[in-house]
Amino acid sequence: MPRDIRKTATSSERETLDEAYNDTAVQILDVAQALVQSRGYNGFSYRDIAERVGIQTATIHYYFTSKGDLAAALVARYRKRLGQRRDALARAAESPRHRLELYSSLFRALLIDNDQLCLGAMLTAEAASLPSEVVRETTRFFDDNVSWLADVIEDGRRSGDFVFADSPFMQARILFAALEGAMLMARAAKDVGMFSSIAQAMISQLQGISDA
Amino acid sequence: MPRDIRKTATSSERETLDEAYNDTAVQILDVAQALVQSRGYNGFSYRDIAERVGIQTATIHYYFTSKGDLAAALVARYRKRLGQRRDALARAAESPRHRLELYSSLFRALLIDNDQLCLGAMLTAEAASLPSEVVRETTRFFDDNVSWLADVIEDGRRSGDFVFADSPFMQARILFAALEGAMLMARAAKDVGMFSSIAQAMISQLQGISDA
DNA sequence: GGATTTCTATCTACCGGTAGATTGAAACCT
DNA sequence: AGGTTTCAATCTACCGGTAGATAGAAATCC
Repeated sequence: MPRDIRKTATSSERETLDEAYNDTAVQILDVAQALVQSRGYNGFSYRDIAERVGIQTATIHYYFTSKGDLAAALVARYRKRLGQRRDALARAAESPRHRLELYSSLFRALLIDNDQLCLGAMLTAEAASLPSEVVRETTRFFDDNVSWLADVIEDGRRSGDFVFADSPFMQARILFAALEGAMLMARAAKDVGMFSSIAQAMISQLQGISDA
Repeated sequence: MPRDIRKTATSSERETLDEAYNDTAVQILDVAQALVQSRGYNGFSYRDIAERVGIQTATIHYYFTSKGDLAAALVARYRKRLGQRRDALARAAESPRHRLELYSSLFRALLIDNDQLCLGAMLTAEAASLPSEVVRETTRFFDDNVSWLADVIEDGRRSGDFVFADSPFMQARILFAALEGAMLMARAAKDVGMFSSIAQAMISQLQGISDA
């Protein structure tokens, strides 16, 4: 049983993110996440993970008692990690618009790297066959993102960069919905440009209709 | 083997849609579709279908040789059916805006009735573990919808109802992406209002920024 | 410091259950 | 009677999960 898992030696970003996991556990999480994002929760087995990591399926159970546990750990980590990236990118960008562009490029990178979708979108689609614990964590993930976007958008309005009707929160929901939907469409069309152009147009629209 | 399947006695809408299927086959398709839209392709089994329809799993194989065949038939029917509904609603609505509202209410109905997502979105998410035949049909489904939306939006621009930058096609992609994403978010939030408000805002935005 | 004990991480072997699929016979229809 | 449809029985492959053993590192004892 995984009583009190301690880390051995991980580096840089991982250091702070996966502090509670040792190297094997991290590898399991990495592989599992890639599998969920490309095939969905019900689209892979413990065997798939074991083969890729080079361990036996029983070893996975040592770290994550059930598949639901594994999924829950996955979303928790994803949420945390994306939060850190949002913070980093907020510091790096000089304008609200630039912040939104960098943010959308996080999602674009998923598509480009491995034809993957957002973990949250994937698990929400399969919500009906998932442990409620996973579903709850997924909902929090959406809330996180919309809140952050609403803040950025409100900043943009204050600074005069953005002009729009409705509330910043509503605009945030709209933008996030469009990004998630655009990822689906880009995967269906096998064309990352589909995502990029939609993302760009959405951000442009925030600045008012006059400019293209 | 299902050589030449003929219908026995179906009614109204089904008559034209499922002309190639008899009653059992239609029931299989209906149940399977509901299952895909709530749990995903990999989230249900032949047993699930058989139990609900009241038949044996072997009977499903009689009509659809493989699970992939079943899924392909599902998307083909979905595509056809949604096409008919779009046509019907285009005749019923007096304005482009109204047409878009009725169109979005088709998706809202899915959420309300059974917490279901769009079949196309579901299958696209799981694309990596699906027969290529199914993926192809799903791509066509997206194209159908975007084309139709682009036509409606262009009509709206011509009549002066809509004002926007970019092309009608781009606006159609944006709107469709937002609708698909909004369905995901609404399911995650367990709040159909989340979908409705996003849909409404998207349609309003087409009319220019001045009005809320 | 050396022997003993405990703990960590992993393995092999296996569990009951279920997946999609096949076959061949029975039932049904007309 | 002959085609159509359904079923019961069965298959092979795999699912997630568990049991028990083991090697090696760490902690404890004397």
